[in-house]
Amino acid sequence: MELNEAIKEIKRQGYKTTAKRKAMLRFFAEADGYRTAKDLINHLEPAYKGISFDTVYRNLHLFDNIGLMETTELNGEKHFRISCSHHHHHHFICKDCGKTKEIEVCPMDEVHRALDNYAIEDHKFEIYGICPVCQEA
Amino acid sequence: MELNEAIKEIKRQGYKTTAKRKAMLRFFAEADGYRTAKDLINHLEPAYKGISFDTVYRNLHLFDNIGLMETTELNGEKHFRISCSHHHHHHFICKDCGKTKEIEVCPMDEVHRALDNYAIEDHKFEIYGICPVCQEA
DNA sequence: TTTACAAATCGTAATGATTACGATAATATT
DNA sequence: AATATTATCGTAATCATTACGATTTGTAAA
Repeated sequence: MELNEAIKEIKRQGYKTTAKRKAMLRFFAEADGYRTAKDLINHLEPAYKGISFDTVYRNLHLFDNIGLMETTELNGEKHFRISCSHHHHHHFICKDCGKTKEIEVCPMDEVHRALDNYAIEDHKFEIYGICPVCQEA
Repeated sequence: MELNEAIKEIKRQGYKTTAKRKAMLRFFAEADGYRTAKDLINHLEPAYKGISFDTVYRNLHLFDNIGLMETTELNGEKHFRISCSHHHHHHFICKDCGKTKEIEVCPMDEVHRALDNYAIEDHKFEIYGICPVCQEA
């Protein structure tokens, strides 16, 4: 998702487009991968020293609620990334740099067939490892 | 995995087979699904009142380390279940009761083909929903 | 079956991520 | 510019998990 698209969406939904919110979204737009709340705080700290946990977490949840974010949990910490495309897909996630690569493979058709009487609500398919760039280093 | 098998493995690896450890493994063997540390503590409390967090968490990690447990993270909490069969598989997890059903579907062959230069180390494929039993209730 | 020692457990405090809150500041609309 | 609403601050509370010194207990050898 484009940074400008995300900022417009905030406004469109009646929320205020503050400098901090724009800076947060810019961080994720440039990261192009999963980042933690702490990563975000560290990034914002120089420009907005003393930024409150409340601000950071409240906005992360806001972004998530209005569909600007994808989230996952790695090692007991929530990770966030800006929503990418709108079609269904999954991710390879690099354990070193957190960057992601879209995977088109999704076996849910097959799973639905295998789970006849089960009410399937959601699923998670993630691949972890080291991306080509990090393998170099 | 059978309860007795798990207990034997503890002894085989040189760890002591205490009453608490057996009770813990029995809890998971009977649960046949994912449970939290808190679930375990609540279950043990009547018989072993005042049981220490240290004991619970240390043993959960021990069980995990020697391959008696499978773990996953749901809603920010670690969940544990006794290892089931030895062949590769994934799980449907019921959001109500935590019980699991094995899924034989695994699309990793296809993924390997799609991620040529990526060093794949691990993957997670989980399906969430409501099991047939919980749909009744 | 006692002894001895390593391992396990207890009771509790510390940690780390996240959530919550009353007071203050900033944004958008009129 | 005034006003009402929303956002942010500073900080405390919460929740799961980890850690630690003191004590107890299983195990295997005497």
